[in-house]
Amino acid sequence: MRQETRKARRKEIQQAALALLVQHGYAATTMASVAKAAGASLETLYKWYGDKPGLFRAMVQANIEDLRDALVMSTEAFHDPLAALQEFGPRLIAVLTSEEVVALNRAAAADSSGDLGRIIAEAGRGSIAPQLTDLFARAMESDKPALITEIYLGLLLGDLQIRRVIGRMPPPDAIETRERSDRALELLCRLYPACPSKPPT
Amino acid sequence: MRQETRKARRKEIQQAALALLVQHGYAATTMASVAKAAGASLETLYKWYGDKPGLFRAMVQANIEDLRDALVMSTEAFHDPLAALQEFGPRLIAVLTSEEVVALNRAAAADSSGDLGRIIAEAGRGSIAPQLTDLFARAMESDKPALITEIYLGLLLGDLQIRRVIGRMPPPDAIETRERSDRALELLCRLYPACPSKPPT
DNA sequence: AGACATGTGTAACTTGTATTACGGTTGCGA
DNA sequence: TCGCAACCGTAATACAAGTTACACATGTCT
Repeated sequence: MRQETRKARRKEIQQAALALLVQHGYAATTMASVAKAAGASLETLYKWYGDKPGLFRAMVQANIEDLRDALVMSTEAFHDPLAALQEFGPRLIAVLTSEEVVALNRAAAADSSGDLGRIIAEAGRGSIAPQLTDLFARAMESDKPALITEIYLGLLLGDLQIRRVIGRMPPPDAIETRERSDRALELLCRLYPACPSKPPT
Repeated sequence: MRQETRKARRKEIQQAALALLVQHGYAATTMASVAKAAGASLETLYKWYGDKPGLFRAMVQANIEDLRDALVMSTEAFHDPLAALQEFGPRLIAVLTSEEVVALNRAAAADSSGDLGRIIAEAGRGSIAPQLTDLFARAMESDKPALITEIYLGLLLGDLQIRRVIGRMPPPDAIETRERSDRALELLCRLYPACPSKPPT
């Protein structure tokens, strides 16, 4: 099998694993069910991934990276911080409360090795927060931009994620998502009047 | 066995189950291990709780109620909202990031029936949020007190809970906890100047 | 004290699933 | 086209854990 085909095949398998994870959870997603769904053999699964945790490690890694890429702020957006946040906020809420991310978080919660949690945290907060901090650092001089990021995320997300993960909430719809984002932005502007409306330096 | 003894026995069993849950997680906590740790028999476990989910349902219920009771605001505190929040904030952070609550949340995340999540949400947010909303309603007239509660909780907790649950953070220490609480309160006061310092009506 | 309900400790029983093994097939390189 | 390595589909293996059954102990009630 060519390198290229193999890569595509890995992706297919991991997609199948994610779909099953979303639908049935980690414990109920068996290696056999992944093999069947992906039209792959158990032998291949074990040869490629070693064991079940290995498969899910690779799956989480790949999927979380895709999601992260979907959350990169365009460089031009950087020049209009307010607009950037207006567009970014709802997207971040949507992604972090999506069935996929919720399923990944649940898997991480059940993973005693902590590997999945580490992967999610690194590709998630670890890559999103710096972007925001950069943005705030440019938009309003100093004042500990990292702290502003922290506050903004708190206002934006609240306890949405944990509530989603323990299953006590459907994902917020588009309207609620936008309201939440707008509210967070407005409150942030009240707290930091220099706020993102400030023109870039 | 007398009613009283029986009640105590149930508590012992549930405590043992919680300890194992904290230490090993839901999947790795076997009925046999609970029986052994509690010095109870498997037969009793099944007679009293029906099955494994039943045991954990009862356990979560009981423990979450204990925790909720520990978070009740004294009525006199209601008359000095600022002081009440200064005292309540750190306590809330400590409880919600404690190993116990994190373990309970993880169990809920793994529970596909959603029962555990429902129990936690009801006894948790369902009983805490109204208290806060009451407080805010008295301390600063109207302005949608429920919204203020939402904002306060977001500022206070941020994404602490989800990070704890996916295992990427140790519980915050006393100092960090207090700083967080103070910061949340200060920001809230900036957003709502009528704030909790306002004397009771 | 004696009978009995309630528990304990342990040993089956059953089922589900991770993991391994194997025969048939297919696609790639010579 | 031929040989081979990789892969598929399925069956076999091994084991862990939920659940049930049983023999013995213990505390309760008459």
